[in-house]
Amino acid sequence: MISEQIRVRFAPSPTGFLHVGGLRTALYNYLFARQNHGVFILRIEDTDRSRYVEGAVENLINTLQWVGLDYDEGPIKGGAYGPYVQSERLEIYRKYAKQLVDEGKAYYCFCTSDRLEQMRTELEQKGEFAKYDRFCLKLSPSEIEQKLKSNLPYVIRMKVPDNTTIKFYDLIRKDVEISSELIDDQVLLKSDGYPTYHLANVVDDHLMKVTHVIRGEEWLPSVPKHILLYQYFNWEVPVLAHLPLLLNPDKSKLSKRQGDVAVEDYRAKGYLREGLINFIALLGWNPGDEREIFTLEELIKEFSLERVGKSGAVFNIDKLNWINLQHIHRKTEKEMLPILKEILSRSKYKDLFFSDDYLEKVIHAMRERINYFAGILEKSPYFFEPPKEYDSVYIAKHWKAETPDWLGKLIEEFSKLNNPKKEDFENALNRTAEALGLGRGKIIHAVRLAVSGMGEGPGLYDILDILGKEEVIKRIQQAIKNIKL
RNA sequence: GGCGCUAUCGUCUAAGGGUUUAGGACACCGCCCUCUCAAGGCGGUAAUACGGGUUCGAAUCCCGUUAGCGCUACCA
Repeated sequence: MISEQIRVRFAPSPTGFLHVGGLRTALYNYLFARQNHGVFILRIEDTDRSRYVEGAVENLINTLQWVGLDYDEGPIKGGAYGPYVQSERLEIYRKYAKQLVDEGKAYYCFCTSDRLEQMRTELEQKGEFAKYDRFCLKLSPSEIEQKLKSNLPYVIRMKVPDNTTIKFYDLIRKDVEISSELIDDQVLLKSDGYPTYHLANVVDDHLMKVTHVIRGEEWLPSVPKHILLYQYFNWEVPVLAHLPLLLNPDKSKLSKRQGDVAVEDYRAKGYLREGLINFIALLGWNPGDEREIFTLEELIKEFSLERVGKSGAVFNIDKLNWINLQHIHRKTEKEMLPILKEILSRSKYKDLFFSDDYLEKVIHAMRERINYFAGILEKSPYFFEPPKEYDSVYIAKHWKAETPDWLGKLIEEFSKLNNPKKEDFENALNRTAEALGLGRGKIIHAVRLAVSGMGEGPGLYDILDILGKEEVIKRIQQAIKNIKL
């Protein structure tokens, strides 16, 4: 087709939160659409009523918005080919399922789940492929009519031809072929009137004029069913691209238990959307040269399905942390301020007040020492509350019997300061050390311990500057009182 | 079990038969910087799963084995 507009879709089922694997699928679809000036569709696949989760759709849209993947057509926003929620398209699926029945390409099945289960166990015991035995295909037209009339629950199954090999081309997998003998007479319309994925996705992709189907590898084995359906309807098959899976560190399919899998989790920890997107993009794709840090705009320019790999990729949190830090490097304190505030508002410090100016200084001091913003609370709680305890290893190393006396002298010097800045603290400390005939280090470490309770963190004078004279003196006095050798 | 997909450093990956003593990044280790911890700079360890072919030549092509994963639902 000449200059056909590219249309792709991200079609999640609303069963909870957006999974990082889902984000990757959404991202690749988005990049491909934007790069080709195409359309990015969001379609909600909620055809399993038993798995419906309240608020999941809103959450999904919200999360997509947060990472910056805006869709062109979809729920709320609408579009020319809606509705974009499958539960609102039931009549459409019913119509097409009926059409296949009328044309002899599908048939009613009245088998109970008990019978199906029994049939399967028997076949499995014999070591055979547990395929539907086509019991209901043998029903006569009058039998079918009678059963329908008596309101027996039924499903519609597709009739899969025998002895055919289904071949197809996948942009990523290349040529794949599967024998039809291994394909079950798949249920298309369930007894509750909802379609299964297979019917719904084929009908919708065609009706929504989707040109490229980019989705996870778990769908690869069911492609033949879809190809058959396209043939039955006499529709053109979209271009297929099946993405490799995302894996846990132990190479099993990425799941809860082995870390966070919801995009929400990363947002809550204070990862930058730029960092997450950049990292996710590199799981299965690379630009072909040695660049690694990309913005969304750069990804749109560089991305190509041809450079997507075939093998599964482990979600490696260390690499995410590093990439996120690279994006932190590129931001100003002011830009990052809202993220820290958001995290504080959900922390145990939520009722305390900190000025923007104060928080920006904290960000400045900590930005090289964190990988995500919750790290500021984890690594430097002393910016939000006085130390409750003091690191014992650091005490052993840097707190001498004479330390309280030295710090007493230091407090005297600090007290004389008027609205001190970083350099003033530094000069005062130097004077004290000199007067006591000590190396500065002896005092510096003790003061760090006194004000922060820890043995690591930003430069001491930065900490003092941020905390301010009054607080510093108070904390040193507290430490002298509390630290016992 | 059957079918399918996949297989380069621990991890993400480059190398599309000869330019490869297999390159980069994260992680790890060492050194430098330094008031601590980071960041940064410099350096190092580390891989073509195995076995057969094809070819003058294979990480690259073919076959087999093995392993991992996926699918095998009135779930998506």
